[in-house]
This record gives sequence, C-alpha cells and structure tokens, in this order.
Amino acid sequence: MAYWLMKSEPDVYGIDHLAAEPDGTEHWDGIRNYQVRNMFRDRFQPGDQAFFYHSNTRVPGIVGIMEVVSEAYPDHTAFDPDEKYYDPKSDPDNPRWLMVDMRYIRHLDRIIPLSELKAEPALSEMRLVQRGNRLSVMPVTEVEWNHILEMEQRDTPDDG
DNA sequence: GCCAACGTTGGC
DNA sequence: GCCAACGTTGGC
Repeated sequence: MAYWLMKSEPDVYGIDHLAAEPDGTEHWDGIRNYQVRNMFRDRFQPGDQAFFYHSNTRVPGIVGIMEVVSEAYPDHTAFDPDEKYYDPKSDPDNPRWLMVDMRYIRHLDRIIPLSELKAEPALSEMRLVQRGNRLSVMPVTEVEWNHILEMEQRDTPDDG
C-alpha cells in the first residue's frame, strides 16, 4: 500500500465537500500535469491512503485522510468545452488525462499547518516543503506518514 | 494582491 | 533543440 498527499483549494473543493458526497466518494478530476497523470496511471492502487491538503487558504495544511478506491480512468472533464479544465487535445478515443476515485476516511483531530510541517526535521525531504514545489499530488513515505499522524496528537503551542 | 517558481507553448 | 513568452500554482 502506498501513501499520498493531494492538494485542493477548500474554496473550490475541500474535505468537507468530499465528506458530504454519497459514500464520501468522488472522482479527483482536473489534473493536467503529466507527472501526476503518470502517478495515477502507474502507482495509484485501491487501498492506498492519502492526506487531504488545503492549499491557497489562510492556513494551508493537512486536514484529513482519504482512500484511493479506483484505478486510474479517463478524466471526462477534459472532453467538455464547458469545463474549466477542458483540453481539446484530449478526446475519448485517446484520453490524455486520468483521474481516480477517492473516499473520505476522516478529518484529522487538528489541522497540521504547512508552517509546522516545514519546521519538522523528519519531514525535510517531503516535496511539499521544498522550494518551488508545485505538484498537487505527491508520494509520502510510510515513515513520513506515521510521523505526521504522531504530530496530529501533539498539543499545539496555543492550546493552553 | 504580489510575485517567485515552474511547466508548457510555439517561433525560429 | 533552444529559449522567450506566457499561464498557473500557491505561499505569503
């Protein structure tokens, strides 16, 4: 089983949206990056777990956990001119972009902010905390995964 | 809102 | 194949 981290902007689609879906399940569409496409295609497996990360928000950070529930399949939103991420170079006979289905598991007990992740020596190798990183989906090692789950149980400095 | 970093596009 | 221009991401 592999571990992942997946970013989304909460104003557009946050973890509460996923949790409210039927079965807590929705496809992760709109990926238009070849590295991510290839990860979906070659490495994503049902049963993998992923952190849900909120980006482009006041306190960016990890907010919850979800599970991969499908293998990669064509992202149909690329075929529709009315879609924001329409790509005329992708068509149903030769789909360029893929998506996977994700299922909500749980919120973390607290948000783990990016600032805290960056301050953590054990996580210094994560792509998330490295300069100029722009990948919206990235692998997480088992060690990093477990370390973050331990951080979840820490008291935050202002907890009193 | 600003802007650094990065990926993609397309002219040559 | 090079590289400037452009668009996007995403922290701050």
